[in-house]
Amino acid sequence: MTKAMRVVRSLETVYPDARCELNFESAYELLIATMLSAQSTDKRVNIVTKELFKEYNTAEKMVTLSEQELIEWIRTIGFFNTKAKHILQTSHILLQKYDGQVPKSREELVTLPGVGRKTANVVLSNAFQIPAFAVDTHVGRVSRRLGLTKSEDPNVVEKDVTSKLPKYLYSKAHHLMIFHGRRCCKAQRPLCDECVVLQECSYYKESQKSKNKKVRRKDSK
DNA sequence: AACTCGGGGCA
DNA sequence: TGCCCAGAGTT
Repeated sequence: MTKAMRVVRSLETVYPDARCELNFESAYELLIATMLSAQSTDKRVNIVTKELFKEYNTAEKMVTLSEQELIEWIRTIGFFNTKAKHILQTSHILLQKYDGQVPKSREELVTLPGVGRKTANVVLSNAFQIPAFAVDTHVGRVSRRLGLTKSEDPNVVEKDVTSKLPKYLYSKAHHLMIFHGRRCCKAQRPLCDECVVLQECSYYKESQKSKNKKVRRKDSK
């Protein structure tokens, strides 16, 4: 049993319902919702997509919207200008190259405008049940504090953590670390008193060691 | 590696 | 007011 597996087992007891919090009913809906969620919150994305997907829940329907019309739909979400453009471009490509379907490989997904490493992995694991470990700011920070990686590069973090996990735990580990990062292992003022993986945490050990010195700010930005 | 895009929520 | 939010693209 690796350290990463022990972490998953412990976090599971605290966040038994950890899961993707975006509302979706198809791979296309999840793809669009995930694109919208970048640097935003799932709660706000769900408010927008609840209405948007009633009319525009496929690539074919989405491209009937003009860029300005789509911007009006998503105006309450940050980066709406770029996101509207990317959503329409991606929808056109889906129609031209993939018969309107969402491709099921990371290589194909990341070629779509507005789809990066993280979005691709979220779609693969949550829409297609393909093992994938998506690294966002929370997952990266939690992984580094626990000592599962030392890298700031999300690609390296992904490699380091997945090398210590069986594939069937990739998605679960991803969701558990996000929940933990948001509710306990926060960027500022982490709630170490309430943490169930404190024994595994190199960040905590360091902060104890240098209690009278300046606490490391590397992961507190 | 370091920018830029960006409105809304919250202290 | 200032800081943060389940990132991606460009230089």
